Amino acid sequence: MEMPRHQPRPSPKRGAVLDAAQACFLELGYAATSMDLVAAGAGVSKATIYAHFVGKEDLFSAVIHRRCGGDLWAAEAWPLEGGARVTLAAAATRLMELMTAPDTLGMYRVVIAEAARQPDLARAFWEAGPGQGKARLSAVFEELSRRGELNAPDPWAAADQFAGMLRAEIFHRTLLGLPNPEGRNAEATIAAAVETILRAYGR
Amino acid sequence: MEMPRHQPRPSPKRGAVLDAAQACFLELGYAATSMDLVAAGAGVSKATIYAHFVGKEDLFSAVIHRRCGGDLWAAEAWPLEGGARVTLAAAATRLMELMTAPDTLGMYRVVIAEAARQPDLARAFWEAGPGQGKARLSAVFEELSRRGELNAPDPWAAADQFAGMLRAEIFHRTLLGLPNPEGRNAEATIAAAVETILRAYGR
DNA sequence: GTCTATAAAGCGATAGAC
DNA sequence: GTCTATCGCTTTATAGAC
Repeated sequence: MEMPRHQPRPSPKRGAVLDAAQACFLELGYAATSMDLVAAGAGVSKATIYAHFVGKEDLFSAVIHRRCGGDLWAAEAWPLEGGARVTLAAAATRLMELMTAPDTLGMYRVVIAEAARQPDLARAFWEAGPGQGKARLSAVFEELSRRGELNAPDPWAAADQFAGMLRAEIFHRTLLGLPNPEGRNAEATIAAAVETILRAYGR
Repeated sequence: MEMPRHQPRPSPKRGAVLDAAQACFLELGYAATSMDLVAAGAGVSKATIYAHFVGKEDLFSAVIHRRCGGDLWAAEAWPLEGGARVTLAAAATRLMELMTAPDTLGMYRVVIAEAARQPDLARAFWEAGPGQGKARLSAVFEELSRRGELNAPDPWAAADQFAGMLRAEIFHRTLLGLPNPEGRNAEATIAAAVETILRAYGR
């Protein structure tokens, strides 16, 4: 059963508030973002914010849901032609770009921090972001198996491993604001992950 | 060069403050933790906290360093005997337990949230936590290669992939407070990761 | 709906007695 | 070192005019 959702007409001021709030929340985090800052960023008064949103939590929730409402990580077609090596490398590159985009990292940070207090936000984020990515990747493995390029009886598990190898140390260090380990980079991580998958699931 | 580190004598009140602060920070996050709350939790007055710590940031830093200072993730001997399959499975099980312990997850959440504002904490956390785990795991791969059980010319990369596969969807969903995907669990993830490593790097 | 001005509360940090 | 009491500031949220 779906809630009516109180669909608010998109007013220009409301949009400006949401834009400013998103910029603040993703860069500074929830707590460090003040309503004054959002008001200044949007070029409106604080009272205007409260005319559109119940309070700070509601504003935060609206920002996350708007950003996660659609298909955060995918929309465009994923590569499904060519051999396994080429296809996997292309998918990995795309996934890596999405994961390490500043907005995505900001979203990760703020949602992880606030997940305990607003669990529905965590779900919305996962389903719009990483969940979509995983679904696309599973489809890639399924198709490659169907075509006989790979032998992956459990496409979900194979995609999970592939995504996990991409999201390993380099990603976690980036999430923490730390530099890459010496002599390591994303390209090498992608290449190594592709080779490992091919050795484990290749024909 | 090591700093003198201003080693403070462990007074009972000081310990109580650190314990209470850790509980608050890991459960509520940095911003939502107030000095009043810590004082109440420790059964002391706020002034006592300020007698031992410069301020809130210093208290937070002390909590993180104390929790990470020792050998959060390692100390005890890691399995280095037996075949590759057994050794890897044991290491993975140990790693998974450490990663998904409530305290570890709380630490992850709070450090990720505060990393932008206190970069030295992120570094301290990484080096005492995940970094230790990675180092131990690299040593395992190195030893297995040396003994001819595996063929992993780049132990760091292999360990990175192994850890990444363990820290895949299930771990990230746990970090976000979401339940496991249907029909999936940590044991199966471990088993699958071991098999993939053996196929990719086995003799 | 939007503004200016202000209320009400919570916060980190300190003063001063003991 | 530890306490009680309080300062000064920031924050969320609201009143009331337009």
